[in-house]
Amino acid sequence: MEAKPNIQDVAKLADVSIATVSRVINNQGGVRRVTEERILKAIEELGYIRSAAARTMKRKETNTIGVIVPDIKNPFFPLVMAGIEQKAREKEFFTILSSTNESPKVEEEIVKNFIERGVDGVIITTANENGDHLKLLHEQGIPVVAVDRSIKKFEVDTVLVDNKKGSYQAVQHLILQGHEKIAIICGPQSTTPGLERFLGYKKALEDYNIELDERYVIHGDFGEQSGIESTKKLFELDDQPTAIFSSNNLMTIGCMKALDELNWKLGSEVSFIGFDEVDIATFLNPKLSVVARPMNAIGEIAFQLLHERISFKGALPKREYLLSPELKIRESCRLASQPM
Amino acid sequence: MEAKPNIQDVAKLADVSIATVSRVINNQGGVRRVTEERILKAIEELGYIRSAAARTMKRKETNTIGVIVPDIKNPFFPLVMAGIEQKAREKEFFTILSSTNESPKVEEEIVKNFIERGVDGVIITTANENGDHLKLLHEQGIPVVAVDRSIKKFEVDTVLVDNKKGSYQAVQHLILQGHEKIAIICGPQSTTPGLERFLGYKKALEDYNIELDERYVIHGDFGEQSGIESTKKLFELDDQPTAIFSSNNLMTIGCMKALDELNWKLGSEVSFIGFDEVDIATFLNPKLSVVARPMNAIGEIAFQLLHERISFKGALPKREYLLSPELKIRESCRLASQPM
DNA sequence: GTGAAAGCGCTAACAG
DNA sequence: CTGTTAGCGCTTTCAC
Repeated sequence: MEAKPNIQDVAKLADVSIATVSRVINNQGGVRRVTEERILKAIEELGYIRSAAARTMKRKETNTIGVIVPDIKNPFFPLVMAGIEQKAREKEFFTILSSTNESPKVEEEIVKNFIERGVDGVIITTANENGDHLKLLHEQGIPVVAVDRSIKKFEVDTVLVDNKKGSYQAVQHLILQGHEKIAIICGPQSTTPGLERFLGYKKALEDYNIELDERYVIHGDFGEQSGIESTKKLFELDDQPTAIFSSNNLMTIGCMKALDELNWKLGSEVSFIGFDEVDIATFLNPKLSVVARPMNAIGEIAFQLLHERISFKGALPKREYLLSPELKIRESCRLASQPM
Repeated sequence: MEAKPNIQDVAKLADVSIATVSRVINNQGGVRRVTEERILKAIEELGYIRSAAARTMKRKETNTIGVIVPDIKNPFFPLVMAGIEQKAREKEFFTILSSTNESPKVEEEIVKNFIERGVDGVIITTANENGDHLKLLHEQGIPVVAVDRSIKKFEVDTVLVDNKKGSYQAVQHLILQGHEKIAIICGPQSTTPGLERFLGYKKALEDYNIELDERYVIHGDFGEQSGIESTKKLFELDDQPTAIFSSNNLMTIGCMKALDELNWKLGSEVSFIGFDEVDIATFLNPKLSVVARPMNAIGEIAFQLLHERISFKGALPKREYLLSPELKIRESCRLASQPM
């Protein structure tokens, strides 16, 4: 376990100067074939690997982007992440990922750490859309792309899914099936997705002249547990809804667990649509209808935008991608009039 | 968007030397109260953040660990990752994550990159248990902890789940229900989990004097698609098995999809147990029995082991944790004799 | 308590 | 083609 070899050691062994070694390890050309081979051999022999730290100090760039997500356990994010990584690897960029557990405080630490490490850019689904804690990034001129949740305080490129449209379509579908008592399990109204999905719900009801009934609007927190609790509240209502719209994947799962526990019959007694695809959707009976998002594409586009900013340096206008979600009709929405 | 401030700028503004600034940002004490406050104010004003690169060059440590997983889309890994991150944060360590897509080549790149960046240690579920490509880590004396899959070439701390025991128990349960025609959908036999889960299956059959029937041993690759295909092969057999054991979560999902498509009735026509918990388990009818692993604990222990190595530096013996999986009996295994 | 100065390992100008 | 050299921003002796 000898000391790590450095460029000096390589130069000495290959009997050249460190400048020549540097040329070789950076593929800059202009080195005689034999010399290069001698150096390569020395590198191999020593097991030399260049220090990113030293390199970064000179170059002021790391070829690394940071990705910040609120909850790595939510399957949505690994899928987005996969899209990001794939594109990043193509451009020879490296990705580092951290999860905030929805804590703005942790998020701030992570941001600071990313800056310390000199990331060239960051892709973030923030735990605090206000964005105060991102001031640092902005000050340092580090490009940021917001995914899934926008950032109020600063102008940053954004890739969102049309949440409002998605939930509108879902609720519209329910209405066209004859439902009027349609409940929504909301996400936090302080987040873009939480708010917009509620707005889509509201708009659909308005367009079809159905009065919004506050009892049918339950506030969850995007977690599985709150899906369970929300569903129970709905069940306990004197005037139960005939359909439920859940604002995200985890709450959908919670909702299904509650339905099962309460013996509230999916499809026949209560129709359902959820935002976001879930693994369980096609295994339930009836199969779940959902609003699906193109996770992989979201990640790819996010990296694309970020990469353009990193490369161009110059002023680019703020770009905003709005991807369309897809309503997947399966079996969990029955005609309201249908006999039970 | 001015240039990033450095320690010089801070020193100048606070009218002290850079040495004093350094003392303050590292909380080394020995600085007069007023001086310190002046410096802190300057830091605040400038929005100064110290460069990790420069720091690393001196200190030779990064307080960062690298985590390498084969497939971030497999829900097992985010869960393990969550355990790692949690413990790491407690010790003020930072975590960087990369996914190899099961490619040893990509894995090697990642390893090299991690070394370049000077990670203090790495936690890895390798795509190639042989471990040749980890030679570099070994040479540089960087501590490694293997998770879920061991590494042949070098002695490294390892945290595994007792795969053999888990699958033994699963198959035993099937046998005790009266099944004799028990099929297994294997994972790659080149991986520890793939092999051991097969060995547990084999052992159980032996112990109960059931001859192993090659037709019932199907080779999958741990992916969902191969779960589908394997199940179809089983279905097409003249002498269909009465029970199936699936070696991992994704293949379980594939298997369920195939069962549904083939209209092969789970529970009544064919019993089932899968290795690893899956979201869909409790939503299927009948509910799926599974062998569950403690993902969060795996991550926590892995970090623990790694951290000890990083701190102690001295020689520690190779440690090997073997966690017990838990057989969760639900409803997908019926008595073989039971009328259909 | 504080400052001056010596590098850490590398890249990039400049010289030859 | 190849070598010399000046930093990059920081930590850490060693003085004072």
